[in-house]
Amino acid sequence: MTRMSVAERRQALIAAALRVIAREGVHAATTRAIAAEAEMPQASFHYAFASRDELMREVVRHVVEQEEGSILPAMAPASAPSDMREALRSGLEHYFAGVVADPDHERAMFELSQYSQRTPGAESLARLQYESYVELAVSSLTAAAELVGSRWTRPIDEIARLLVALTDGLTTTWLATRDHEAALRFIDFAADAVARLSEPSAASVPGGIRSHREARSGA
Amino acid sequence: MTRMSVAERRQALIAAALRVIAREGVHAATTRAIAAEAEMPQASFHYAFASRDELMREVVRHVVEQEEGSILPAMAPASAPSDMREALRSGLEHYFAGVVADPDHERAMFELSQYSQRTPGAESLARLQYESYVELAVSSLTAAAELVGSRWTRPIDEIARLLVALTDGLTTTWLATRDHEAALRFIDFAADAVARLSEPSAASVPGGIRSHREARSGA
DNA sequence: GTCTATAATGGGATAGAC
DNA sequence: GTCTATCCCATTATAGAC
Repeated sequence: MTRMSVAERRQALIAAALRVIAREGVHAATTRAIAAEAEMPQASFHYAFASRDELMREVVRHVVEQEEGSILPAMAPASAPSDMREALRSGLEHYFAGVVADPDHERAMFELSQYSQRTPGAESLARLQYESYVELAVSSLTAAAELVGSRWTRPIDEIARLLVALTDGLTTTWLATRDHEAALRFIDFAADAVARLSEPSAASVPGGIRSHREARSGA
Repeated sequence: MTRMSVAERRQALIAAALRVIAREGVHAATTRAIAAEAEMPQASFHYAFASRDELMREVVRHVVEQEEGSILPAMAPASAPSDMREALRSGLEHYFAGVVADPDHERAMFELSQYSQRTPGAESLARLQYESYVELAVSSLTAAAELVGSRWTRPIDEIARLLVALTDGLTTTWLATRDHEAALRFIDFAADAVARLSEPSAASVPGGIRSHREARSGA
């Protein structure tokens, strides 16, 4: 363990903390447990971080950067989807497969968000976490529109926020119930609903196909 | 404090625990803090409950029963809604107003759900909590259908689970971001999407959406 | 600089006086 | 039966040896 820079130690501890949180929850992520996970003496913890709170803040910042870094080919499946509904369904199924493959990771994300919300001065981190989800959703939605030759009938940012709330509901519900059937039905439902906010981008736009929003505001 | 039955003490401690959890979170709900909130000596805690874990289980059971007991006139606003989309929007807005009025309570519900999921042997409580939400959604959806004279085109239980996931996503997202605009847009979106799973129940009209026959068959 | 050893705090649970 | 006083453990953080 000798000769390890402070920066390296910090990274190692952050990674270890994330593993402990995923495995046993935020409340079990004590400085002892984290240091043990990183195979360091407990005292090394305070050599790298001033306090447990400082580490936790860095863990949240780390997952945000991680999310931003993941390009997420969620909306671009190998087999080119025929229409937007299919593209969204495929993307959501891809996302959901990731949740099922590593439920602990998703739970950790929620716990960290809650931790931020509860910690005075860290509320902005919870917002930041969501903004990174929104950015990711914007990318995916943009890619999907290009892929199937559609355009969105509402500001992309607004639709992205809807999508984030939808995946959030999908995830929390499945984590609590583990009901796969219900999750797949929700994906179908969500894909269909979001797809209605798009329309063919090519020249011809039939007058009869107006989005519900335009129909409403025009009424 | 003298002459208080064990049952009464338990109820008082459960109520106090719920207040502490809402105000400061599950991690702050220590036996000391709870007893202080209930204005009892700390030792009285163990006179009523064998352990902190036993209390927590009872707290979860209590909120489930509480949810089940609330009749929730969410889907029956004073002014009769014209159609299902309006009825759902109104109901969701009513629900959301409740969240905004007491965010701490909603956060407490999520934290308790997570606590159950993390506690070995208590996973079933998390499921129970969700089942009570589903039951509530079934009631609301049934009432709404009767109110506007529609019927659901999918099993009511399935639609209820969709609705629960939608409100879940709405709530978690708003709690993290406090973005009211986005929440209202989501409500609009969700109401529209769910309303599509219903159809007029009186007159079956092939293909079309509106019928000349306004008259509901005398029921 | 790195670790062992320990101080200081706060927690759950209980013994024993009344 | 009820509460005071206390035990014992786990935790964060640090002091001091090497």
